[in-house]
Amino acid sequence: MGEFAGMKRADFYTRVYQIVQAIPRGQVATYGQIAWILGKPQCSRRIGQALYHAPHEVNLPCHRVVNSRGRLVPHWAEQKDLLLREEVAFKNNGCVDLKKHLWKIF
DNA sequence: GACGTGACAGCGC
DNA sequence: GGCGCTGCCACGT
Repeated sequence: MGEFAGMKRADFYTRVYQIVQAIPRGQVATYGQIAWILGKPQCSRRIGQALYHAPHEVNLPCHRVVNSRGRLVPHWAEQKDLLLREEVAFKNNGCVDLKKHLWKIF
C-alpha cells in the first residue's frame, strides 16, 4: 500500500476532502493552504491529485480551490461560472481576487 | 527502478 | 502575484 510520512494515501485523500468541504461559500483556498493545514506544506501538488481522483459522490466544492496566484484549474471552464455564481470577483487576467476572497482560517 | 508528468509553491526580478 | 525557474513528491509507464 502506498504510504508517505506515515499517512496512507486513502487517509490523505479523505482529510483533503474534509478540508475542502469546510471552505465557506464565496471564498477560495489555495493548494498550499490545504497542504499546510494537513501539516505537509511541501505536498501542495498532492492536493490537486487528490481532488482529481475525488469520487463524484462526495460532491466537493473543489471549484473553490485555486493556486497561490488565484489561477483556476486548467481545462475546466465551468469552474469560473461556479465561482461567479457565488459572487466571487475576478481580475482582468482571469485570476480570482484573492485579496477579497481568500479563505481566512485564522 | 529510472524517467517524465502535474488541478503547485516560493523566490527573484 | 505579473512572469520565469527551481524544488517538491507521489504516480504511471
